[in-house]
Amino acid sequence: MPYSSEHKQKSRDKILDSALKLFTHHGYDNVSIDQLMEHAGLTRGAFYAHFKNKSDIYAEAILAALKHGETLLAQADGTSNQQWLEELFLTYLSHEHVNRQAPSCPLAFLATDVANREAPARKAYTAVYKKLNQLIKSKLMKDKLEDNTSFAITAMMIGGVALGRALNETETVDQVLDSCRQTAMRLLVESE
Amino acid sequence: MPYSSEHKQKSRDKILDSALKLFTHHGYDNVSIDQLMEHAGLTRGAFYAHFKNKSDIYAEAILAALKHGETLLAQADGTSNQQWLEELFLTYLSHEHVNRQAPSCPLAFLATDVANREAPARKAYTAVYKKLNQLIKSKLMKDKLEDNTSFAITAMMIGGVALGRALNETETVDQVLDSCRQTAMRLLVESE
DNA sequence: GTCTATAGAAAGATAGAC
DNA sequence: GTCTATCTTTCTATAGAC
Repeated sequence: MPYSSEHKQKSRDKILDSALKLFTHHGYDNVSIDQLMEHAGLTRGAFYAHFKNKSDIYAEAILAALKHGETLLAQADGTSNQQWLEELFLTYLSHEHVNRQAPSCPLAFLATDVANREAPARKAYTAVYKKLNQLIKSKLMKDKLEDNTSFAITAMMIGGVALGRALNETETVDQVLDSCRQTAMRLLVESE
Repeated sequence: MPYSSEHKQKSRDKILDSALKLFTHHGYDNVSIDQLMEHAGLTRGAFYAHFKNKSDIYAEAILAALKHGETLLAQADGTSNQQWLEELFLTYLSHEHVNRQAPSCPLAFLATDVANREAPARKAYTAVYKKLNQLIKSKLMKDKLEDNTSFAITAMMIGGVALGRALNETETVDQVLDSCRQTAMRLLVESE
């Protein structure tokens, strides 16, 4: 038994990490299994010992983004809800995020990519989205639980970052990100 | 001269119409030139008499969406700015739009698709975006010209529809569309 | 200008050695 | 489990007839 089961798990995790990063940055069709495995430090043939096919790992990779939600929450230690949300808006709706100098959110980077794929990928995307939305909703208010503003806020965050990547003019990207940040904060205050 | 120049123009327009529709609905990589030409009622070989390559027609097709902006404006005849905007929000952030029962907006359907493509496509996308944004901004206010809310509103519209297509749960899609519509209207009132 | 036929490249998936 | 070699399909783009 030359390969331990922990070794297999470690390989699988490496491949998944590479998949999340590459798929998020380039989209499903622009990443080949060759590239994926090379990025993970392995070769093409080994892929199929871990995943059924390309479609399969795409959904798995998106699902792997769920763990970043935990990280987000963990950073909320000493801060108030309001502070945490403002910090999130600043980080998410930033040039660093758009220009991939920070960990990228598949919700914003893959919004229309996922729409053209099968159920498993969309199911995974939905799970990640609900996690983000619920996270924001929980910080948004304590009493007005019937309010649905969190959906509009997440749509604006995702739309703003997606636009930031699609647009070709730095000045317009600035305006979009600024406006989304300001409006998100405004909605925060006004929904209190 | 068996083929008139009007005939060529007509063919080109047919191909462009097909391209806008198919690319918008399926994305760049999921549409082949074969499918494109078949949809336009022609065959593969004729394509290159009209366009340099696939990348070329993608940018052209997006640019062709500019003319729909004119149509939008034309429908603004008897209505007030406020009415026109509310009508736009209802139409844009609707299930019919998300489910492709109405003409689809490439801004929402191709947001992340375009981000992975070259400059010409992103330039075309930027032009269409600025058109929509400017249209909304012109209806939004008469005096507060320094206000930038229109960027956040368009980001929310595009993000909301993109999410509507990506998500796999009808109930969540409902919530996203509802919330975006309500919030857009709220921003309308509050920015007066 | 439009057609059919085809060249050439890319990529998903499998087979078999180690 | 991971590797290299290869089968197979798909698709962009070109060539040449009409």
